[in-house]
Amino acid sequence: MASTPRSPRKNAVSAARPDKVPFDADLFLDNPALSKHVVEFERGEQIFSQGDAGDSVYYIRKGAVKLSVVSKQGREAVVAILEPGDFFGEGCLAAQSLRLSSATAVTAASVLRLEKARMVRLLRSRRAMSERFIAHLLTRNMRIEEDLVDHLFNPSERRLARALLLLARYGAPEDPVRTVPRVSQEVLAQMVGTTRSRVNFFMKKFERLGFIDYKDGLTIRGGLLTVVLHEPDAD
Amino acid sequence: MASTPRSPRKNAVSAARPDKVPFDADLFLDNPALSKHVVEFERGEQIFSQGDAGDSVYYIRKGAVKLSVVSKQGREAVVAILEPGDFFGEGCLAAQSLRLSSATAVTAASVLRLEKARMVRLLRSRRAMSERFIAHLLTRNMRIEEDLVDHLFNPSERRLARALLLLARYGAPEDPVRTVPRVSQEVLAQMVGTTRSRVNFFMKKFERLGFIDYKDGLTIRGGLLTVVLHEPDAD
DNA sequence: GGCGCGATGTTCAATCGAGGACACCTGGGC
DNA sequence: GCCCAGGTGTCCTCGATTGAACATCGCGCC
Repeated sequence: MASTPRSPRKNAVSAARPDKVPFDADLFLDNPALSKHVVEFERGEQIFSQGDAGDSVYYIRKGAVKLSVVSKQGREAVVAILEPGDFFGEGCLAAQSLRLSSATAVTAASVLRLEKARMVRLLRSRRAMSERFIAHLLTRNMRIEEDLVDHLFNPSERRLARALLLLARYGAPEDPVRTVPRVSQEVLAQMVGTTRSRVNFFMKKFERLGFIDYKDGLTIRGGLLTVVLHEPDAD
Repeated sequence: MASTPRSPRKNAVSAARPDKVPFDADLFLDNPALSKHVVEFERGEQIFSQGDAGDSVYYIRKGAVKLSVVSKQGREAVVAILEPGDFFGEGCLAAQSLRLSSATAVTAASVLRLEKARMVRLLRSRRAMSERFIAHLLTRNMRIEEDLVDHLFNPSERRLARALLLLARYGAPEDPVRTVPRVSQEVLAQMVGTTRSRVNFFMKKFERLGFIDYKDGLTIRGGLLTVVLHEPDAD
């Protein structure tokens, strides 16, 4: 009947963040006094997995963390890539006790792990804390909403372009040209929400057009790539 | 070059909400003292438009409000449908001063309009307020994230089924069968993120299968429709 | 009753994107 | 140097969706 046979695909969403709330380095959370709550992760290490029971909120001090979701069919999607100053795992503050996504360190990372109760206390006692948290949530909301809209309106080529741009801007200034660590096409596909073969196709195209450059690492000419976003169709 | 010719389509996203933070009717915002900030809207009336300069946050007391986005090509997407107890327009609290979506009353609605400054003050002075707001943001986050994942993993048929289910549960109990006001296929298409012809196709199918019923209004047999969600493939 | 109009059924050709399959590189171990 | 594993460059097919067009229908209004 309703069965639309679908086979394993690797799927996914967003990339890095666009503009973010100014990162006040002196937020209470960066205070060394909290060092006993710091947990270190190596590149690739899992911080928590989808389905785990979880009752802690995390705060990134250093490194990058990726949130991903796996469908019952084993398709995987990257829901977000977070950086220092971001929180994650906040879901446990609201109802649900099960993590609905997995968190993985994308680079070596140093995160603060705050038990739900402590987090709640912090939110109550430190005004700066709750304001910061609200700011974080607002930014996140915007970002996710953008991703959603992106998916509704844009074809995969444009989405890939956007993902690359966001990646490039990743925690850094807006240089028109930027070189990033290098991400496998597989992962790009998961972020963009399409298949690797599709990504490969467009990457080559972008390369041919001089929008990107595979010279050790990946060089992104934001200035040019942006064209793809504003061209015929669009967001 | 990159041009993927696309013509106007009506596109969109989510529906009503799944489970929400318990609605404490006595939240300060429901206090009659704030009545001077109440604004009434008729069904279909615009509360604000995408692109407007806006510096107020809204809080719904009665009725339902829809948030939608229009692409440069004129495609439209419904990003969320909100109900009493929800906030919207919070974007202005963070950076941006321009509204990135339009808000429209879906039914006659009574909303509280709080100027940014006042909202900030409230968040600071009333603990219950900030906690409630955080709760709201968390719920919203979850919801949007779900929508996003839904789009990444599910084909339109399943998305439509989900949208209908959410619509049915809309602010109400979990009756296995529920009749809702009636939404045009056009709007459904905008919520699901596909075309009307597709929606029509599946609606008929669902009807044929007895999952829904077009008897004045729209009757949704959640119990049955849920099957579509958990069937072969899935979220 | 007749008209207009928005919402609905229905169809259809054209296209986009998913999924797979392969061969090819390249950097590491060994 | 040899072999393996993971990441890439390509191709090709098939099914899902789109976008348009058209015939109906249901209703309110004149």
